[in-house]
Amino acid sequence: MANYNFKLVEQKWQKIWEENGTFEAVDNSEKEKFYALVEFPYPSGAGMHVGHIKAYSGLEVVSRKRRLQGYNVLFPIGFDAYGLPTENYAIKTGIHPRKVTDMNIEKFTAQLKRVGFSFDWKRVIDTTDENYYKWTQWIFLKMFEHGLAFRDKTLVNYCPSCKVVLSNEDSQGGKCDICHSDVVQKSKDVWYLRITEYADKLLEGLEEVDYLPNVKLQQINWIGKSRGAFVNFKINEVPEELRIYTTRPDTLFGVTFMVIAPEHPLIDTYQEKIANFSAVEDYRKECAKKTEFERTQLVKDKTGVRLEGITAKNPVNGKDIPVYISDYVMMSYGTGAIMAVPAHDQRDYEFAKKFGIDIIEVIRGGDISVEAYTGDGEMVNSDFLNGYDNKKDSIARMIEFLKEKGIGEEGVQYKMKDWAFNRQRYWGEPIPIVHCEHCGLVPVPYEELPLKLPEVENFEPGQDGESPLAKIDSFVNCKCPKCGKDAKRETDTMPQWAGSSWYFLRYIDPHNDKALAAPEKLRYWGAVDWYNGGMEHVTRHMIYSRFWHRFLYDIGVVPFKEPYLKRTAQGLILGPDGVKMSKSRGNVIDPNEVVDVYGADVLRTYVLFMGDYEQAAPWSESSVKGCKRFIDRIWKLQEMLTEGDDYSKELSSAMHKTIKKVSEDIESMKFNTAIAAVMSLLNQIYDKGSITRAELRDLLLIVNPFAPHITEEIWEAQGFGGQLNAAAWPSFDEAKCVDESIEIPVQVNGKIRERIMVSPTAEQAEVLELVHTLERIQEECAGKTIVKEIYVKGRIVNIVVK
RNA sequence: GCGGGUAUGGCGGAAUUGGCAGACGCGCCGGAUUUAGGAUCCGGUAUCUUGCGAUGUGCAGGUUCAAGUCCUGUUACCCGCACCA
Repeated sequence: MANYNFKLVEQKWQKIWEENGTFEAVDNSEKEKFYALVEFPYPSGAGMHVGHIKAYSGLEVVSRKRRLQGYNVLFPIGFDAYGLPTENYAIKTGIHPRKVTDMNIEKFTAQLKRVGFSFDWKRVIDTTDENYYKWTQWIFLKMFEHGLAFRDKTLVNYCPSCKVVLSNEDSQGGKCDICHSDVVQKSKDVWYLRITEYADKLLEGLEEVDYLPNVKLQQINWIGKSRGAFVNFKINEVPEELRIYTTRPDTLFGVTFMVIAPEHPLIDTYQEKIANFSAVEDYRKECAKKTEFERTQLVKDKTGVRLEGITAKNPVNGKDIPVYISDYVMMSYGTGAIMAVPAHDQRDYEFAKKFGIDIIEVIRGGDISVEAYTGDGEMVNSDFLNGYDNKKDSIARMIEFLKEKGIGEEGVQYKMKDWAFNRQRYWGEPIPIVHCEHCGLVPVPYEELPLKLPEVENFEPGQDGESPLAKIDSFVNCKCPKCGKDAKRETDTMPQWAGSSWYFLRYIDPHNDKALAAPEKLRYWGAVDWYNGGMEHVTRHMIYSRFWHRFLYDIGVVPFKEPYLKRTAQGLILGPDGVKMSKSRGNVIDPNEVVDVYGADVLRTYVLFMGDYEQAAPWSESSVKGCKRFIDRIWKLQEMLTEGDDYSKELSSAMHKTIKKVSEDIESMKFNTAIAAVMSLLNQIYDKGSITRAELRDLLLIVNPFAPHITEEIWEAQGFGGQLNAAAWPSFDEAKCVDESIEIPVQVNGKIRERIMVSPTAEQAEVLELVHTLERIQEECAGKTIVKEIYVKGRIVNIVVK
């Protein structure tokens, strides 16, 4: 038999699938639906990465299996094409981003098709297509209408190199996510989306979805809900009260000072009351110079300045306490002011030690001469709380007390902040708002959407973070849609997260020009049944899109609450050197080359076989060859084919077991062991030297999701009828998975001394009887008392002797 | 600091959830085939030991007839978040 020519075969089937629309999803079919979603790629100039292949291969296998099982599968793909790399490339080369994007999408499409992914190519979306971003703008306007999109002047994270305002998410660690230069703080008028209003809904929604536990946890931590209390402290010298947030109202009797953030407005309001205002000013200037990074990352000595001339009163015991400013308190969390309890908070403790402030123990259990005690225990020095357990009763009693006296109340805080929703860049969705001197912020009328991105020559951002759009007079100058007078357009564009926040909805009805998707199609397809992607997207992208989706649900646009019913994540593919792939290290594997040399089926099989799907694993060229051998061995099965519409006696249980194993492992994403099971079966077939038609047929079916090309080819060559993709996934019989007799070990005192063949259904008495006839066991037991005899059915015998 | 994860042969990794540790693959060794190389096929391959046997899942204890798996303590590495009051 001729060697397997993967090049011809793979091309042949890819063409057939495309021409026949084999994998196109059917709207409103009678079949049960299954919506599988993978994170759509950013079409970069570098082309696809093997990481993309692994990310898509998981649900690709699940989707192909589900189709064979009779589901109507929606497995779409698209392109998240707005973003800085394309724009930067355009600036460098002078080629328009539209052109760059189209070229890259073409490249990605060709690569994806070469791998044989069973995407529905009729539903491809491109976030930069005006028919798509029309609806991104539409959702934005709906949010504006409902007060969820607003403008505010605040300090923003600003990247001086990229000249853009960054969200907190994009500037983690004080470094720009894109160019990694230091982020500085800058005051600017920016757009925000009020995601904090949805914090609780986003938390509650997690209860009804099936995400990996660590995915849920990361989202919970990201939202960062904490419960505590707001307490108002009187300031002796001025009428205004100082409001703080604390999670530990039980420790109020231990408050010996207060700290406010350097940016706290109280300082300016009452500067004439502050005796040492110039020293305070100096300290504030010093803090402003520090980047967010220095302020949060380089945690060393506590610094601060006391506000001379200002004292606060502890509301529970009336004691006067000093007020300091220090940069360990952030304006952006809570109220920008804290009550300091040095005995029970390490930061306050360090500050108190440095400034010589009293430390009063209110919870017993630690040694406050050494460090703050943050554990639980009995309350002391706390008046009406004395003797209570701080954890059990004190917090509730204190909150009760605060409410009664009108000095405070229960409160909730979130770490999550509102979403800074704009970029001063060209290659993004224009924000459809008009600034009118008379009417204020006026939305572009819905019927005028899409507000198209104008053609420009020069994509360089303006100085001071001005969008390139600001230079286009024909775009900027317009009439106010409300009063008709001269007005100016918003020139900022949306951040890259915008388009990806609702793309899964567009796949359901990608060509609709009346709505983002038709209601009946939304009802039929419903939520994404299974979403797979990278761990790096489980907070930002997923939280943003859950927020958008929940908003659309609340205003009645979509009929289901949560967008993703199940979420899994694949592990990274590391370079052959065991380190994350990067151009600079030169350890990047190009999937194209793998397809050229070994074929798509080998690439697909390898990325799933290389290790646990959810775990990182290094690339190994020689292991790829192992998968090549596996594929070739499947081809050669045809040489040992014998007639037979049944499984052979010898292979029957192996066939049933393998079908069971592969069926189950695919569902739990244990692709590596599924493939291993097929390899094992293959070894058994080779040992035997023959395979019946029935065996080959079912083997082809279970291998098909992994290696679709070769299995279709053999299916056709051996005349199993029609195309494999129209056949049905084989079933297995639990009863037939069992061997007639199995070998089990016999232990004496936990050490294996013999092995016996028994029927898997044999009872303990029967097995033990057999065991005692064994010479070796008799020797081991001779002269000793049998204490205990254990038989675990089908597993092991252990005899305990003394 | 807080949260999460990982640790098993020369390598990637399995292990029915407490029941034969090392499935499957790679690599390596030997054999067959081949003019040769490659490819392919067959056999072997945790460690120590000539053998009997003993040891072995980061480390130290414990529970159990039985522990990679459970409990206590501990170390290293990876990933998040990070002065969140």
